[in-house]
Amino acid sequence: MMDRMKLLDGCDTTLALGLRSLHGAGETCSSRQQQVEPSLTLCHSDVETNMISRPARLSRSSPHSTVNCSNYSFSAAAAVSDMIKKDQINNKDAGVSGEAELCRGLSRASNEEAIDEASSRKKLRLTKEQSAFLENKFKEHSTLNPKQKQALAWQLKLRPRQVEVWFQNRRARTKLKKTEVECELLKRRFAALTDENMRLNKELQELKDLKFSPAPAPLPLFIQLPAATLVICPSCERIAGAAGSLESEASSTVRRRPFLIAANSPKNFFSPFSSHSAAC
DNA sequence: CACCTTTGCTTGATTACTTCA
DNA sequence: CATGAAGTAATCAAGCAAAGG
Repeated sequence: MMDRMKLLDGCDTTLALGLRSLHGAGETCSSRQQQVEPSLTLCHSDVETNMISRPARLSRSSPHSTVNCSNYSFSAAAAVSDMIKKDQINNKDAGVSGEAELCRGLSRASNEEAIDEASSRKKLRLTKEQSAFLENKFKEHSTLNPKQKQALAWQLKLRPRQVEVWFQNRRARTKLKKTEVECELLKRRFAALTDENMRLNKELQELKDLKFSPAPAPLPLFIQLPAATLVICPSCERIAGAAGSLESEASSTVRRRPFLIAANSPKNFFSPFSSHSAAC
C-alpha cells in the first residue's frame, strides 16, 4: 500500500490529468503504440507549452490516429492507469487539484476500456536541459528533502516523484560506477601483488639454490641487496619479518627498498653459514 | 542507398525490502 | 513494538543508436 501511495507523490495538476507532456529530444510517437494499441496518445513538443487547453490535451484517438507529437508521447492506457491508482489512494505530496478531480471523472468514464491496456508502461525521457539541471543539483547534494524536491519538480515541470526517482536512480548508478572502479583497482592491485609474490618466490628460490652452492664468492666491502633477501634464515628456512608477508603496501614499499650492509660488520651482515639470522 | 531486424545500452519506473526516527 | 517516511537493490521495459543483412 505504501508503495502504491508513493505513486501519488507530488501529483501536480497536469500529472493528475494523466496528460502530462513527456520529454524526449527528437522523440516521436512510438510506432508500436500507433499501430498496435488502440490508445489515446497525447503529445506536445515543448515543456514550456505544457499548459495547453484541456480539450486539446484529451482526445480519444482511433487506433492509428494520434495527436500530433513531434517530441512527446503518452500512452492513455498508462495515463488512465495512473489516474485510477490515484483515484484509489490519497495524494500525499501535493494537493489534488480541481483539474485532477475533473480528470478522475474522465478516467472513470474510460476505466473499463482503458484498464486492460493500462499494463504497458510508457516512459518519458528528460530533455538535455532537465538532465543537466538535475545533474548539477545532484553534484550539490545527492539527496533531496521534500522542499527541494518540490522546488526542483516545479522548476523542471516534472512530478516530484519523477525527481525523486531520478535521484534514486542517480544514486544507485553512481554507487554502481564507484563499485566498478573500486573493483578494477582491486584487480590491478591483486595483479601487482601476484607479480610481487612471484618475484619474491623466485628470489627465495635463488637464495635456496645459493645455499647449496659450493664456495661463496668473495663479497665486496659493501654490497647492495634488496631488503627481501636479507631476512631469510638459511637454517630454518623461514622468511622472517616483513619479507614473507604481504600485509600492507607500506611494508611492501619498505621491503623493496634496498639498503647497504657492511660486509665486514658481523652485527648486520647476514652470513649464509651462520646458524640463525638475527630475525629468527 | 534505403529499409528492416537484431542487439546492446541507457534510463525512467516499479517493487520489495531495510533502516531509522 | 508499531508505523510511516525515505532509502537501497534488483528488476522491468521503453527508447535509442549502431551493426548487419
